[in-house]
Amino acid sequence: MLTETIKVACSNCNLRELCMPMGFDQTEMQKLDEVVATRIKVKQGSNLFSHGDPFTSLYAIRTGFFKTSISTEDGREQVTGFQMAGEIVGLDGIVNDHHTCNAIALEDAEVCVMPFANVEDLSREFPVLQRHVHKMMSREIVRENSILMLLGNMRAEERLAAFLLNLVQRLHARGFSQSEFILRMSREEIGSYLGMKLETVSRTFSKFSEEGIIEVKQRYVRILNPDALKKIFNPSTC
Amino acid sequence: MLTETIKVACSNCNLRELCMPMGFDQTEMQKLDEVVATRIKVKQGSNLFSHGDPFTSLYAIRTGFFKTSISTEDGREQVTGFQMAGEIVGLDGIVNDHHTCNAIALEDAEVCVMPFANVEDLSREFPVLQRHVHKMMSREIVRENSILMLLGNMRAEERLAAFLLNLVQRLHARGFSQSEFILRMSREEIGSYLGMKLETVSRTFSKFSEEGIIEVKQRYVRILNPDALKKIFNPSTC
DNA sequence: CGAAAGGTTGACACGTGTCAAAGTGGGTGG
DNA sequence: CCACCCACTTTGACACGTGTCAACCTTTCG
Repeated sequence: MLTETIKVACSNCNLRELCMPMGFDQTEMQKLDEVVATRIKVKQGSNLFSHGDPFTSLYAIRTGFFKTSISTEDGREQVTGFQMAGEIVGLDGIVNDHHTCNAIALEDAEVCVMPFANVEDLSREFPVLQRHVHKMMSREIVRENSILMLLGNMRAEERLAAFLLNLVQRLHARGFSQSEFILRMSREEIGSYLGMKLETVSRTFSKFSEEGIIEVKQRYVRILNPDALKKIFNPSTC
Repeated sequence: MLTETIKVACSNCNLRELCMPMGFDQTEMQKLDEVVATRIKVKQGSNLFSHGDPFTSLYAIRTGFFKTSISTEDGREQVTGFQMAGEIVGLDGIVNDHHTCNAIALEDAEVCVMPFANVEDLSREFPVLQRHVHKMMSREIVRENSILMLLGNMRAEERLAAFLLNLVQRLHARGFSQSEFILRMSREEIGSYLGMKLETVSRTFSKFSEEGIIEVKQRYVRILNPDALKKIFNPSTC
C-alpha cells in the first residue's frame, strides 16, 4: 500500500481550500501543518485501510479516486461512497477505534495522513479547526441521509441521474468539465452504490443515451442535456 | 413544541451513562453540567426541529421516542432513524448551520437541550468530552452505513428482521424486555425507514407470525424465536 | 356511538433481478 | 508489435419480489 512517504505542508497545498478551514493567518497556518504527518501513495486496487484495521488517522485525498465499502459475512458488498481530491476518508473508524469499512483506490492515488491524535490536539487549540472537523463529520451524515433517500424512495433512473449530477458537480468544483468525464468505477460498483444490479445500471445508461440525454461509451460519459437529468432526479422543480 | 422548561444536571441523571462520557470525577462532572442549558418537553406529533430551522443545539432524549426524516420537494418522505432515551439528535445541522431533517416525537418526550456552542467550548477544555462527541458523530456515520447495506442489498424479510433485532437490542440495553415491546411507529414509518411500502411491511409481519417467529397484534410485537430472526438477517452465521 | 386513522389481505401489474450470450477494449507476453 | 486473453459492458428473454389499488377489519378517540 505505502510505496513512498513524503513530508509536506498544507500551507502551500493547492487543495487547502477543500481540506482545511479558511481564515487563518500565516502563523496559524504553519501550526496547522502539524496535522498532516506524511503523504503516502496508494496503488490502484489496493486498500488504504480495510475492515478491522486499527484506526489511527484520517486521510485527505490529494490525487486519485477512492471507493469506500462494507461487506456482510456472506460476501455481499455495499459501496458507501466515492471520494475524490480534497475529500476525507476514515471517519468511520473513530467510534470503535478500528475501521468498519474498506477504502480502495480506484486509480493510483496520493493521500495525506492526519493522525487523529494530532487532529484532536490542534482542534482544542484552534476553534476554527474544531468547527471544521465537526462540519466534516456532519456533512458525511447529511450525505448519507440523501443516499438513504435515493435507495429508499427513488427508481433506477432517478438514482442514476442523481449520481451523474452529483459526480459532475464535484468534478466541476475541482476544475474539470461540467459536461464530460471518465468514470473511475465499474458498472457493478455504481450498482452497488445505488442499490441496483450492474445490468440495470447498464440498461439505464443506454436508455439515457437513446433519449439523447447523455453520450456513453464504456466509461466515457458526456452529459448532453443536464436539465433533462435534473428533471428526472427531481420532477417537481420544473 | 416547548411546553415547559426545567433546569437540570447531568451529574445526577440516570441516563448519564448513555449520553455522557465516563470516567469523570465529581468536580469535572459538575463542570459538564453546563453543557445542558435546559430540558424541554415535546408533545407527541410535534417537531423538535424541522428542515430549514437554524441549528443551535444538539438534543439528548431523556424520555420518549423520535423519528428523523427528510423529504423531497415532491413530497416523498424518507425516515432516516428512530431514536430513544439516551440517544442524540441534531447532528445533521452542524454542517450548514441549519437542520436538513425533521425530528418528530412519536410519543410525548422530554429532551435535554445542549447548545452546540457549549459543547464545543467544553470539548476544548475536556479531551474526554471531545472524544465523546467525535465518537457520537462517527457512530451515526457507521449506523447509516449499515442502513445503506440494508437498503442496497437486503430483501424485505432481511430488512424487517434486522430492524426488529436492532430495536429489541436497544430496548434491552435500556432495561426493557428482550422479547416483547410496543412499536411506537406506524407500518408506513417502518416502511419508509426500510425502503418498502407499508403493505409489504404488514405482509412480512404476517409471514413471520405464520412461521411462529414472532407474535404480532397491531403494534404489539413479541419475539418467539430470535435465532430464526438472526438467521434471516444473516444466514451465514448458521 | 360514529368517524377517522391505521392495519391486513387479495389480485394484479410492473420494475428490476437473473441468467445467458455476444460485443468491446485494454493489458500482457511471445 | 501483434495476438490473445480476460475483465468489463451490453443486450435479450424471462422470472419474481415488491408496488399498486382496492376492500375490509380493528382500534382509538372525540
